[in-house]
Amino acid sequence: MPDAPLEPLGFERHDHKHCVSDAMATAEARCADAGLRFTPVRRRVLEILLEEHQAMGAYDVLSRLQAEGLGAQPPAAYRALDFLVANGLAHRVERLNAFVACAHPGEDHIPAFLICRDCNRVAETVTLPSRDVLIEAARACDFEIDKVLVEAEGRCGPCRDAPAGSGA
Amino acid sequence: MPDAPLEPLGFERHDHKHCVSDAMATAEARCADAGLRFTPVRRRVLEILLEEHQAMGAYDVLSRLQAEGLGAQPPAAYRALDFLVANGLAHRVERLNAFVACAHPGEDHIPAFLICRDCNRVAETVTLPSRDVLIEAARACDFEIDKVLVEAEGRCGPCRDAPAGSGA
DNA sequence: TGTTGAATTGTTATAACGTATCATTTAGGA
DNA sequence: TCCTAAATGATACGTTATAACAATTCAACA
Ligand SMILES: [Zn+2]
Ligand SMILES: [Zn+2]
Ligand SMILES: [Zn+2]
Ligand SMILES: [Zn+2]
Repeated sequence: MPDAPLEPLGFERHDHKHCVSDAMATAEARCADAGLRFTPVRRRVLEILLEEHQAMGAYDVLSRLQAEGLGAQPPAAYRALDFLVANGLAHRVERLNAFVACAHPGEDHIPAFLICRDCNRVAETVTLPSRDVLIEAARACDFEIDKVLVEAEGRCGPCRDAPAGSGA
Repeated sequence: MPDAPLEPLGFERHDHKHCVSDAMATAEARCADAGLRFTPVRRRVLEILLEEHQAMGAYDVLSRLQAEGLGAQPPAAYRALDFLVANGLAHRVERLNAFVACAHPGEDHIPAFLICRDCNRVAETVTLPSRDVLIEAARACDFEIDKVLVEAEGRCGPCRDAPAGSGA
């Protein structure tokens, strides 16, 4: 978790075609390195997320897959998305029940999102922000923060001690 | 958003009956001050959240309401929960699609949650944490963090400039 | 090269979460 | 008392997500 430089994306214009192909190449390489199977559906789902360059619901992704004959039912989309999230190629944006391609694949980071409440566009910043860092990231991309949400997931003491499930 | 002292709750034993009645009294006072209508359903939903002292799904809350004849359909629960969230008496935990009574009502704060991935219990910390503060909060209640999520909601430049909706 | 076990995908069905809409009731001010 | 806005009741529906099991594909290995 390095204190990396800020690179908010998602509210800026950029060389999009280049950004898609670069990210796909990186993903390809990462999967090869890690011995992961970057199958056609998974590849295509990441590409869709990159092309849209915004958070997409699983059913939005599914429609695209269906249109291309790559899978017809919800599990196809969820499985591919889960693979991408599990392997650091995409993130789930809880606030929107949606998914977005990771803007910093390969960098070990904690995602932080700036989510526009009107257009639902999402910018990803690169590090767990202190208040100042988050505010600075928002300023840098002309984003006005209304509300911040921090959610840490893990295990409490009782659950680490006990066989899983006995705490609930 | 003051840098308030840490008070993680939710993984600790405490005088629960007292904590419920205190919180209800605080809520009562806050609603009176603000001219809000703290109706029976709203009151009871907050009480349920406080009694459970953990995050509850809207349908869990609804079952309780139904058992008590206080509302039979989903909107009854969602309306009460939305009221509590809007007025700082509860929070929505996006990660769980669930709701939890605020541990610090009246203090203007940004909620940060420690969510156990096994038992789904939730501890609320009191301030937007820098990395160190969050880690310290977790240590203080014997919570092992796997994953942190930061979500900032607001408006991007284009959406502030344009009539709402034109950005989506 | 044929076997085999694990991972992936196909398919059906259903669970869980959330909201739009409109009718009805309630509370509080003119 | 009458009027209005807020809150609630009720129906129906939309969206998001997963369980379960069958079929297929893939890579490792005998
Ligand atoms: Zn990322
Ligand atoms: Zn709170
Ligand atoms: Zn636990
Ligand atoms: Zn916007």
